[in-house]
Amino acid sequence: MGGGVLGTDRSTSDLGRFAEPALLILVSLADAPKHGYAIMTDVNAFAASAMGPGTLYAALARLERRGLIEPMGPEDRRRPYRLTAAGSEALSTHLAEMRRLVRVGRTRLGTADG
Amino acid sequence: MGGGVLGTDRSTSDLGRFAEPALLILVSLADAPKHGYAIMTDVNAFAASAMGPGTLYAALARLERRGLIEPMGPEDRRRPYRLTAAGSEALSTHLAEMRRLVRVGRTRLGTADG
DNA sequence: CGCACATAGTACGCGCGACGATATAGCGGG
DNA sequence: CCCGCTATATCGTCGCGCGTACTATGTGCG
Repeated sequence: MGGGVLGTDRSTSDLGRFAEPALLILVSLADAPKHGYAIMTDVNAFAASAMGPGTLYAALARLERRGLIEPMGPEDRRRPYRLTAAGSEALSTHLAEMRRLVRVGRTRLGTADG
Repeated sequence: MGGGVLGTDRSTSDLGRFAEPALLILVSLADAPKHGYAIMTDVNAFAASAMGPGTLYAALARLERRGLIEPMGPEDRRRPYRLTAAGSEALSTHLAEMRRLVRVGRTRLGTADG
């Protein structure tokens, strides 16, 4: 989407912008504080879609601006971030909502066993 | 976000674009075919955040263009849509991914019991 | 020694898409 | 008769996702 100069042909079974980088970052930091690059590799490990630096660092800046994450002392070339209390609260709230939504969806699809 | 002319002040504990209208629409249609307005009221019932007409009809058009939903015969003033095979497949794929993500997140947060 | 590659972050621009607002129109109630 | 509800469409704006390119340093290799 968006991305780059080319016309982003996007295959059929794609819901559009679906990556939700902010959420993925919060999940990554829920484990332990990490710097940007580590977040990127971590996310690319547990999420299907890869997240480039443009997406990552922009999202980090927004999350910091909103007080959901905060920078720790710069360490060598790294700039580690940690979740704030507001951040982990926001994450758990959203995870709960997602969980409910997934249940509704699976029930309606008949995917849920039972 | 974006929305409107005003400066979108957005409260602190908000992950940004998080509404994912496309997903909510697919979940709504997973139950049974519905026309736009019915989708809107349905979504506003099972999702926390309300979805206005601008968001709804634009998202419907994109979903149709991508072949995830298809229009049925116009009925009175209503234009009902139903999920296509591709649509329900895409939905179930994304629900599965969300489910996995929620599990990872809850485990990392220590929210999960066990 | 120079080249490729991983690590780490910055800078930038394009355009998709979320969202509020607003227009249109039929219909039932007070 | 106008108001509010149903129902859909369209416009303008701007947030932000994302690819890409670039800087900079450390490491292994032929």
